[in-house]
Amino acid sequence: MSSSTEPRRVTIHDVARSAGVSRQTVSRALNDKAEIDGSTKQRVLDAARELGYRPSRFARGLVRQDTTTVGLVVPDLLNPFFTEVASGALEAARSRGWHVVVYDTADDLDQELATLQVIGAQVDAVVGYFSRSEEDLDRLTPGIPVVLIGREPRTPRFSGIGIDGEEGVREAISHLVSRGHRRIGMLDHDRRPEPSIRQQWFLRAMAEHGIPVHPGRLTRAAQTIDGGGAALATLLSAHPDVTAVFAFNDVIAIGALREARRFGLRVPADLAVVGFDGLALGTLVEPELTSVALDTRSLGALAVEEAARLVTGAAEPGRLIVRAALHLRESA
Amino acid sequence: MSSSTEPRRVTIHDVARSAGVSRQTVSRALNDKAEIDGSTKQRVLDAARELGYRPSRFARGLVRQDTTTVGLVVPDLLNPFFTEVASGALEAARSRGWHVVVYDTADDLDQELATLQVIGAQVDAVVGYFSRSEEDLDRLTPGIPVVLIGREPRTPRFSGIGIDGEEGVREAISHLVSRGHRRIGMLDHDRRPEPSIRQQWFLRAMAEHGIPVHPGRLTRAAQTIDGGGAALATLLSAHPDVTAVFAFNDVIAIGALREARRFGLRVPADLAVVGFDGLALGTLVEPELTSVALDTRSLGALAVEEAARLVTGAAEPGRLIVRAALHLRESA
DNA sequence: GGGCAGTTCGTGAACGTTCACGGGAGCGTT
DNA sequence: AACGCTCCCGTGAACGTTCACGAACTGCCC
Repeated sequence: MSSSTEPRRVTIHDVARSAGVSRQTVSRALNDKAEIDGSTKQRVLDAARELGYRPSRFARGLVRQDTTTVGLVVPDLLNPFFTEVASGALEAARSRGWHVVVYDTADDLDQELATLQVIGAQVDAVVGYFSRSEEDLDRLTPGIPVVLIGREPRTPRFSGIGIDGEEGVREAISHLVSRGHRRIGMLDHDRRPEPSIRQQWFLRAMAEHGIPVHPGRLTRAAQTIDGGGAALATLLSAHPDVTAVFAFNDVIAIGALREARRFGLRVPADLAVVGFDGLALGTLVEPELTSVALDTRSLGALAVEEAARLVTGAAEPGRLIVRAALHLRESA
Repeated sequence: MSSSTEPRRVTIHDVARSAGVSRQTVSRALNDKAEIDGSTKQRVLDAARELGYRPSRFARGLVRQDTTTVGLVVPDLLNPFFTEVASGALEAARSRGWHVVVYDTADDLDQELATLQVIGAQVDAVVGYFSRSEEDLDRLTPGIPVVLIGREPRTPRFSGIGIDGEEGVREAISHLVSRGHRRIGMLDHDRRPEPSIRQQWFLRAMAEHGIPVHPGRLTRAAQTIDGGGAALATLLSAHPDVTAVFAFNDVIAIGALREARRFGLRVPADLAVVGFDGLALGTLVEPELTSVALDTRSLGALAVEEAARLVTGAAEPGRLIVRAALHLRESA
């Protein structure tokens, strides 16, 4: 009966018995503590290696509460924007000695739900992009600090890292207008029924120049390169007179760039393109992308730092703002 | 003295006392178990919310050993190659219900060391890219399953996910030769003193065509876009007669592409460029990059699956191979 | 030889949760 | 009224580690 049972975990007791010492001595040896003789320490270490001993991170974490772990949730790690945000978050976490568990929800509401259900039991704080309502989020993350990126929380339950691109968009439109553009379209995102705040900035900036915007020049695009291309094709087929487009983000803009090339349009001569985000990727395409840029990496870093403030109880949930500014390159 | 002491953690006991029940009943309420009355369950839930109770993941993990966590180590998450690998690893982990802790070592040996030192206490298995010797790795990850990606382990201590690009490179060179190219250069990496295995594949393929390769046509490049550009500039200044280049990877190749453009060279008419990896990024540049492609995402996925085999004890450390094949696009 | 300091080691307790088991209350059946 | 069943709920133990404390031993000095 005792012959071949479950391969039970090898514990600190086993090592102690094997080395002929007590738990505490084993603990001392493994953690480089004082109050232990050199030879016994070596004996314990040998025994541990011999048995393949590996301390339980749960038991250890239970008694000494040092390590903190933050969960980072992104809709799509392959989207370079989120990659940059993640990179910033990782760096900020590292400098704090924090660990980061990353979850890619594949832009899927169900997977986001599944993630939220399991994440609570794994991390000390949550940071990232969510599509669900604040009520849902609150219900699914009981008591855990949550920092929403790129989204202004309505309740003081959450912290938020917001983006203020109004001035940057104004710069961009002013630039386009100064170059003689008047028929300017926009490729908005298509994730929500209502228009994005960036579209509002766009319309406001256009209004300041007294330029009316035909509603048909506002198109929606899926947040992929292909989506941007398809949206530009739609826009141009309905409004061939457009001479410039402002895109919801760089990914869409780059798709538009590629589609314009396939159309035989020269950029920026025939069509000017302005993106949003200022991704590093924008400098790799031909022509290089003009964009209302923000510091994407600090977006992730700020989120982690805000999370740190929340877990230490140093502050109540608050709002931080990252400003965007026009980065002029070749495409406009 | 008891007025304002440490903000001691609120435990399941506190909730139990507040709700007038026992620990076990609280546990039942929180974990949606049976054997509990609806009204008391609600009362417990209210009390828990009231007190801001949050179960300790350590205590929970200690008693029921279900959750597994794998550590993913990459040199640079902003490098799209590693992003794709990470994405594949995340997906494989998700389908297993595993959690992934991501570490970016910033291509720095010291940070890699620091990561290895803390990672052992945090994860059940380690997967990723390492620069240190196998002896160092073994010493720093006592008893933990480790899967090395893109590197063939020499000892049976580690599993490895290797890359076999020999046939793919042969295809690429055959293609170039069939297009009349004979003076072909290579932009190798510069991370190690010795030439890469990909360079050996390159030389072997060239030899099969009976084409000698002038050693000066083998240049080294830093693994960035700029590094690729600089390396091409070096190569061309010394050997302006080169008509085609094979790059260690796509990042370097894309840098070369951009540099060629700046030189006023038309690609592929004046200079053909072939990369390695087959990144999605390669289809965004102009002209689209021809590359010896491999399934980068499955690289990460396979690593996680191998890790799963190791932690369950279902298998000894082994070697898996991912094959690369030529993806013909515009740049060659 | 007693006192004292320093070094090395072991024992109970604690961390916070879940599991296994047992027990009481309520209700229906015979 | 005794029995059995179902539904709730609580108590001891266990998970594996570290912390606080005390004890044993050694060597030294007076």
